Amino acid sequence: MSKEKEVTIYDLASELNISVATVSRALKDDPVVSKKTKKKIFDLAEKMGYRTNVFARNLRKGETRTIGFMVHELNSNFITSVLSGVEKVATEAGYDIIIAHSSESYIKEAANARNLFDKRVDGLLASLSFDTKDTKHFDPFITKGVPVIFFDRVEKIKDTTMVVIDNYKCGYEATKHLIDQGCKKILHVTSNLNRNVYADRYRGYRDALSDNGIGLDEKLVIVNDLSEKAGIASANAMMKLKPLPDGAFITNDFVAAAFIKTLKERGIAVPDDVAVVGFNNDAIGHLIEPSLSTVNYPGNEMGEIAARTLISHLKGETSIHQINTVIINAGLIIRKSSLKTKTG
Amino acid sequence: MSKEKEVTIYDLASELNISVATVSRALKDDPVVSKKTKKKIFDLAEKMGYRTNVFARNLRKGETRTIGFMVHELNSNFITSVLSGVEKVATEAGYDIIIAHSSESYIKEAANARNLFDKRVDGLLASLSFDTKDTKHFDPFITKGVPVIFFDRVEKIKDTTMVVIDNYKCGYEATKHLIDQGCKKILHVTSNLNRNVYADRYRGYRDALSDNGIGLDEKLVIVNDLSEKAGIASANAMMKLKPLPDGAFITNDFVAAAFIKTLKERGIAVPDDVAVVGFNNDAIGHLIEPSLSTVNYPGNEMGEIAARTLISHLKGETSIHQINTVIINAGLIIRKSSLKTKTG
DNA sequence: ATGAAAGCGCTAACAA
DNA sequence: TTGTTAGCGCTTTCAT
Repeated sequence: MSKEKEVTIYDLASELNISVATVSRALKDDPVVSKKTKKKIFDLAEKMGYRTNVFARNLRKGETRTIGFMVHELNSNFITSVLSGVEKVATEAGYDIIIAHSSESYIKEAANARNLFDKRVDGLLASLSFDTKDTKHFDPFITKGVPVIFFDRVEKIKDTTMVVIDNYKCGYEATKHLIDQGCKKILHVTSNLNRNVYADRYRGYRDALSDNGIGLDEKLVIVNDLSEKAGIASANAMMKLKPLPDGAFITNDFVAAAFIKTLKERGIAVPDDVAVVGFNNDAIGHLIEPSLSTVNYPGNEMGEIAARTLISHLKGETSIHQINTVIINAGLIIRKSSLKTKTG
Repeated sequence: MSKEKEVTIYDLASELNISVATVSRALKDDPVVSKKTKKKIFDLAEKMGYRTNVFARNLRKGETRTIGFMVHELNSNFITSVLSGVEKVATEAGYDIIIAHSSESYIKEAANARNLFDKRVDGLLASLSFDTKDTKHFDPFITKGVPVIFFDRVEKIKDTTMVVIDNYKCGYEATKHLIDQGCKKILHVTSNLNRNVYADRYRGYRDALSDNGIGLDEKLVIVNDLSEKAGIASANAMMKLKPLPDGAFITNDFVAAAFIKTLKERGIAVPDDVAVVGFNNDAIGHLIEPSLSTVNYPGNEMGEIAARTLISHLKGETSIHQINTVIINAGLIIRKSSLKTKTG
């Protein structure tokens, strides 16, 4: 609206009767400029309300100081803690974040990738959506040498780093814990098994069973989305099984909460009839009853580490080409929903 | 890294032996360019992998197609639904979002404002932090004619639009509902009363009481932050009051959940000893026991409307100078935590 | 330690 | 309908 002219380095230069080159150098604290001139320039800049024009700089330098953040949704606790971690690190380092979410759609994810590529982000942090199988849409980044780091839901691509937890181990631990509690028939409620996170947890579940002499029963594996509805449906589906399972490993706390609530409404005792372990360590876990045993998945840390790794690469301090995978600590938190008080 | 030259409109122009002006016009679908030339240009652009250079355009046009999103935190369900709504609308309209969070600090909020101003966002969406009293840091935006829209936690500034719910009415309704349930001594757990949202709800609470012949007792008003700890502390504080309150209006579902849990652990029955109404309609509300009566606060919608209003202003379709305040529908949702089964 | 000047890629006023 | 050209504000090479 208002037509106030922006102050440029030319204004500063002519005001002080020096060249723009000197002003430009002074402004980025180039040691070659004398202390005196620098001071004059800084003072005047302050006084005239000078603000560097980011576009001119970017145009000239060909870097954007922006990183892309691609996720499936923004509505989960986990993802927003990741974002919060990323935002913190990025801001400190002077990077902006452009966010794009795909609503779990491959088409949208590809469109977002294209958009972020066009926006020339300096780097990309991404967690894949459900139905993303091929990763062609990341090729332009790889080809052009724009660093890509996957987190949580990942896919191994050449020249790409992943930040993950050991989902296999966590799945194994959760299942083993239920077995230790005396469970013999353990339900597994999870999501799209094409995605590494769910596939790995499933493998952990399966191996824990077989290592303990329990056969795998495909009917006990329920694949669904991560909604409240899914939790209710899974509980209802379970009620139809004879004999009733005595344990459940559910790969999402929110789903687990709905699951438990439904069971309780239908007269099933948790943990005594069915012991339950969730996944993520959402705040909801200790507010429901019984408090939810779960796997701690530190989103904030994951975000910080992913961002730090990316930015450190961008600054040339370390290279992500040396780093294949970063594994973040995660592990079982035992609360009441899985602790049987009487032995089956 | 890789030194592949980017394709520019000059490349396209010289390849086709036409001028850059024509290419530029064609690319933005200017009707003045003939269909034929347009087609040639689009095809070649596709073939050569042309991507428009956003910085050159921004530098030239002086607009950034970016909007700033300033909030206190990213860790609440409510805020992330707002963000999700904003992101949706903004993406559709071709705008990017830069996010900045202040961790409830005025200092950081001011720094963020400065940063977003320097980044030359085309517009700003903001929700204030706790200890923000003056709003000087928004002056540069106002002066320069950059539109600012406040949502949720707002402050009236000239030339600024607010998107809010009727917090007074909601506070009144929630309290009245408790009174209708027979409550005579109603606790109010809330947060910083300098912020409009809490102040207005508090006024609603107060007026509902006095309209129904109940005196205001300052000891029944607990001001705290919005943490789980706050919920526990409030419950414990309440336990010391003699006689015990028989109702509680808590301005945050998360806090209410922790509050209820603590009461139950200490042998107080909800709703029969103490009826509880929360605020926000977080998903947690129907997963806890008893399910939580609350005030529906539709974050997604608020985000969409705020973003739509801003963008429509930026496009010159409508002006925010005509709009002072947008009030979003919100209202009581009655579940079990507030429904007394026996009459006191 | 400082200056002159080219050019990053695009848009738009003006001309044809 | 198309072309020419002057900048937008900055960084950087080459000179001084």
